[in-house]
Amino acid sequence: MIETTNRVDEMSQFLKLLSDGTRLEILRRLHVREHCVCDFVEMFDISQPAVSRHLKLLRQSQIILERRERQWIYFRLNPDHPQHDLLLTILTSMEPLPVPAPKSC
Amino acid sequence: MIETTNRVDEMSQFLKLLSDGTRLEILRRLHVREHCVCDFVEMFDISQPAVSRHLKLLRQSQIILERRERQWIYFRLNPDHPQHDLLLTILTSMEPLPVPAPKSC
DNA sequence: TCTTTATATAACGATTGTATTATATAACGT
DNA sequence: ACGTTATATAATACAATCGTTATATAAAGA
Repeated sequence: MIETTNRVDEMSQFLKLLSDGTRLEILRRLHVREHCVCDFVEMFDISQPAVSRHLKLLRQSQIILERRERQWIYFRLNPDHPQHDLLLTILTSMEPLPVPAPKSC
Repeated sequence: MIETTNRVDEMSQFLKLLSDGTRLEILRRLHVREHCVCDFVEMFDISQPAVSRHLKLLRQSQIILERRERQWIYFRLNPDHPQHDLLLTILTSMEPLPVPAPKSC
């Protein structure tokens, strides 16, 4: 019996992070532009702590980066993530986002 | 609040199937050649029913196809699956498999 | 027909993932 | 200093996932 190699483990871990609809939608939006937490809170029908937790998972794995500006924390994709190219392939293989929404908070 | 679109749901469902190390390793092997269930049973350190269950999930989603030959059931990748190209991109973005193992059962 | 081999299904338990509510922290504006 | 807004964390509940063992089915061979 083989033990699953690190390479496979890394990939499956990465894909697990993308395998949640909310996180995938978050990443899709971040592919377009930076967003703050509150953008996502009003975008999804889940609580603010739930959004915060999703963002934490993505941030901990370095898929996204954050910067604070005044009272907001803005997130963006991390172009230096080892799987960044694959992420873009996945994101662009979905339908493009409907409409560029104007910023609100 | 937006509801996550079908497209995102489909993709996240697909990625969920790939986000398990055992299933990813199975797909990696099927990318090389057909395998029967018993190949995987001796390959992994999990029970035969566990292997069978992973294969069922992949088959139900049409990612893999099966054919019966005598007492064996052989699985292969489904080249007509909507996400087949993406699957190949993911598989080839991992390290290639070490050694072509000889068939055993 | 009986045994063996290959595979699938059922029942169940442990672990993990994702939501909620309540509460804490940090920055801003008055 | 205080209230408001933006975000994070803790505690908890529930659902999904993945393993196991026990058992069923299907084909092969004696």
